[in-house]
Amino acid sequence: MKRAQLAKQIGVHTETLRYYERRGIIPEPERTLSGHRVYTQLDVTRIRFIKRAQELGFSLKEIAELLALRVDAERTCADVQEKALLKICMIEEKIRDLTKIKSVLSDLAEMCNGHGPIGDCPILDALDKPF
Amino acid sequence: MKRAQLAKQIGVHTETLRYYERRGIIPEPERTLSGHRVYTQLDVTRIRFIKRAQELGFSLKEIAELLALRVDAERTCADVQEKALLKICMIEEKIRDLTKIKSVLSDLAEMCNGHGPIGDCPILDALDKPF
DNA sequence: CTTGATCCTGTACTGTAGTACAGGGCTATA
DNA sequence: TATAGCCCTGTACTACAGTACAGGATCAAG
Repeated sequence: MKRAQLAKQIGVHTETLRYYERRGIIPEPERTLSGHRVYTQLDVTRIRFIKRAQELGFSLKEIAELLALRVDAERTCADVQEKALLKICMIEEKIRDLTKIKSVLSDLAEMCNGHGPIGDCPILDALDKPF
Repeated sequence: MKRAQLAKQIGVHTETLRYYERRGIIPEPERTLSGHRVYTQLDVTRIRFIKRAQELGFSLKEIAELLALRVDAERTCADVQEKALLKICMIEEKIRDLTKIKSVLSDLAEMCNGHGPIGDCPILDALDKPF
């Protein structure tokens, strides 16, 4: 399988594959005699892993770490679990932040009667002052 | 007041002020005869506005739009309110996404007994497959 | 009046995750 | 066998929000 096929199958840009290779998060594939990359089903699995992990909020750097764990026989499931739990904490924090932001914004939007000149806008006024 | 004072007062890097000026989100300040920028209390207010809006999840581009509304006497409070309500929707969506991600991650973390070799890790296994 | 701090300009770099493109080489199909 | 459509490489560009730095000018304190 070559670049375009792999990319199409997973729904990724062809250049992205080269980018992942450069970043070292997919291994360098075999080549044909003429130098064309040849991908296998293992690569499909790998890139699917990456995309799934991205959807779960892991950065490419973190994904590289997860993948590195896999190779190291010394590592145990606990290492992975730890990273997952940490990520859950980060997500929870983000949710808390967003919830607070939302409530502040909602309060501001409510203060506004929705008409009247821009000069009297309570939202803009509130943004001028620190919390 | 000049760059360093302003920056210090608000807690912003000096270069950030120049960056905002380049982006056109703060007006070009007056200059001394020798060309040094001179800031006023109005700039303090403006940058505080920017920082507050950033905390509420607005990008610099969106902030520029908010600031542009202000100048346009045709605009009403409703324009601002609309942007605020839109941003609230976006935040709500983000929270929903994160909540879903969190629940998936939590499920995965729970499936893992926390010991055992990395080869049997149910988290890593799950990431290989699409949802 | 000197010296260190701050200012000026333009440009380049950071990190994140790609995407685009030029100038060539290979390959599959008509 | 021609040619369209892939593939190769290296490099540059996108967006976002800054940050850093070189090389020179100016300002303030001692």
